[in-house]
Amino acid sequence: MSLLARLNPPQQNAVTTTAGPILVLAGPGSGKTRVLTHRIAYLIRDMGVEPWHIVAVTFTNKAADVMRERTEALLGMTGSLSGLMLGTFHRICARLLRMEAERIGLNPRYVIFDSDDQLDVIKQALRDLNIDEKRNPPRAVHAAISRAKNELITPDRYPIATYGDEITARVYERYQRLLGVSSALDFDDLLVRTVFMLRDHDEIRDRYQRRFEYVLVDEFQDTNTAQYELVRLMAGHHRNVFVVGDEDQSIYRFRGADFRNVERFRQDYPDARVILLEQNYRSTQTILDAANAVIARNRHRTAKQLFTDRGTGARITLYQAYDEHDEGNFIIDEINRLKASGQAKPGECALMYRTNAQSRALEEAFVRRGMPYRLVGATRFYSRKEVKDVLAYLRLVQNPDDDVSLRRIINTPPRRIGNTSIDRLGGWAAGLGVSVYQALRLLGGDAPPELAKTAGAHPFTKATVAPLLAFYELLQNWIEVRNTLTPAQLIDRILEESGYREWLRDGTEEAEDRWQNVQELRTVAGAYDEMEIGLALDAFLEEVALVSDTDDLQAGSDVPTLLTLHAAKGLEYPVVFIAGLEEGLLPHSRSTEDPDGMEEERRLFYVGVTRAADRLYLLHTFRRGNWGRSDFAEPSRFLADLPRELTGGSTPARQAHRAMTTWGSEERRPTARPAYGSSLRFSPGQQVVHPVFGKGTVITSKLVGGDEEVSVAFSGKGVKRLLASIANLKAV
DNA sequence: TGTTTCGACGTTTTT
DNA sequence: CGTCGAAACA
Repeated sequence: MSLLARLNPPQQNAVTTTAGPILVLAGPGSGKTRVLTHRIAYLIRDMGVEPWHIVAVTFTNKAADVMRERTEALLGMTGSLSGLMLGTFHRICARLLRMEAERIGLNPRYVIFDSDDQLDVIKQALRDLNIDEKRNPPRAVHAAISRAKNELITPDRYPIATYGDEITARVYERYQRLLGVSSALDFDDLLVRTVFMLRDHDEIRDRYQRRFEYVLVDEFQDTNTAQYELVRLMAGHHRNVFVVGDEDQSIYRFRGADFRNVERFRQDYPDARVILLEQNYRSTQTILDAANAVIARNRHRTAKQLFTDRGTGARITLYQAYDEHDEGNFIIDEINRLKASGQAKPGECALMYRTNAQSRALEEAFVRRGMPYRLVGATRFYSRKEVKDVLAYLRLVQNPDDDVSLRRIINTPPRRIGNTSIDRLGGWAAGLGVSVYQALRLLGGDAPPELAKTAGAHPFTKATVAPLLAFYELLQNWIEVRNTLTPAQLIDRILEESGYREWLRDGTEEAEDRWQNVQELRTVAGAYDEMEIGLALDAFLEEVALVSDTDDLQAGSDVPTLLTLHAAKGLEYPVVFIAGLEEGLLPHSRSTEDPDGMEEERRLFYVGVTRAADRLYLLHTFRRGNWGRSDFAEPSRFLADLPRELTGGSTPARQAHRAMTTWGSEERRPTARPAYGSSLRFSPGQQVVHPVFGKGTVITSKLVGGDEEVSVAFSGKGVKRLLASIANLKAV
């Protein structure tokens, strides 16, 4: 069988041109995953390249899994890719650093700090430096530091133009020091340290540059400076670097990604072959036309013309819901209707939104209507308190210098170690320039002689020393057995001996929920039972630190998927609903002042639109509840860019706008609302009169539990929800 | 030292 | 609305 049979000419080109730098500009749905998998298979099967000599970078771990699976299928056997380095930038870096740790003076037991841990460290640094948290929000300071890291700027080189920069530079310095004491790396460090490792260590660089004969990078438009540099270094010897990207789908600017890296690639590799993939195999022409119309308004892009031979397809549906609950209900009705008419299964539907906060109301609708769904991201399992606690114990056993984990659990469950003791202990350790664990060792008389010599007397009373030493003993016992137990066994032991289980299960229902989560974590850890015991804990913790939201997206059950537009990148669904197309939400208010930010919002919308294969629904609300309050919502400016013939003849934004401005007056007409097949007495736009509230306009009307619930906007009285059977509503 | 309550505050998107 | 931190209490 030829690998090339199912590829079009440009795709074949991208697969078989193996030598030298190659840039593939791939529009949405143009088969780039197919090109990547076929290329790897081609290299191995037809070119005889050892998998060991190939490195492939994907955007999510999920994408990596898919790629491995499909490539193995092409090669016709599992395990045929052993040695292939395949994963996200972060995971690949974590692995390289683990392997080379000793050579670059890094503790091989290093832990990876997640965002919460990172914020804790920032706060600690601010406290250490006596900097006011109110005036310098930890999140903002962290963002500035992260930006610097993505640009490969070290603390000593941090450019200072303002007083704020001065502060950032000092916190940055302190932050790195604290991470160092804890033998911890944050997400950015994984990239930065790897770049510096390859840059500064000739032997290591040579070794990897020779090894990596072929370098492949997916989603290249979302690389940042550090990642770009990493690619350059990895491919430095053989120069067989193959990158795939689409400037129009660059949506991670906030993370330092810069789609101009695509342009930079062309400059840095003037001999690069450029291959365009413009044929779309996913969407109907209607959807592509909408997508083209939306993205064409961006100025910083190279124009592409996407085409498909899939035919026109269904029109795009626009719906103005009354509020976010109505939005959810409409979507559910529509999913049910598609299912009943055999047009789409629930599992083929996806519901996308800009912010995670939006999922709450939508979920509520699903729960109320008894419709199952799958939620990607949001309140993630690994951010639960109890899960983080257990992980903190494990991390501490793996790397006792991890101060963040130690502080987290030193008094959880309560062990008579209060804040004053912890602060004093921390201060003492900081004064000695060591981790809290090292300070505890000193207290227990176990410290290395050179440390014991320089340290003076400890600052504790007898009453506080005892609980500290008790905790130290506990920890010490686990450290001694860590290489004889599987991660799951270690969890069991910790849960018992720390008293955490007993403390957590206090008999309440909520506590049992939490205990379930702990048990689930234990189950996840169970996957490492078979691994060599010395490596298992490490691997487990790394896995947990680098899981991404889309990774737990297991297909299978036939239920709709709820996810953010960011999480939707790279995925496709026959039916796509995009909710919350409103000013301030999409585009988001945080981006509207900045032209580059606005272009990115538009790309985000573009990504959402192009996920749809057959049907696209665009929704916005009349009023939206934002934390507590409910405000009037203005339709997104992006809606105005959709050609009217794609949306059932009406110009959506103008119509929506008219609806907005004349709401409550007699001119109000509903936006394109598909037939509900209802026997409702009232319909949107209708004028009614109520004995108490007076004259009003119907906004929505729907069946709720057999009764008709009508939302009416009364002039001067606001919007009321009424039950038709109870309220004495009359049509005018 | 631990627990509770109140007020201020904020939210984009993610590895 | 929810989390988080500080103050107020037991």
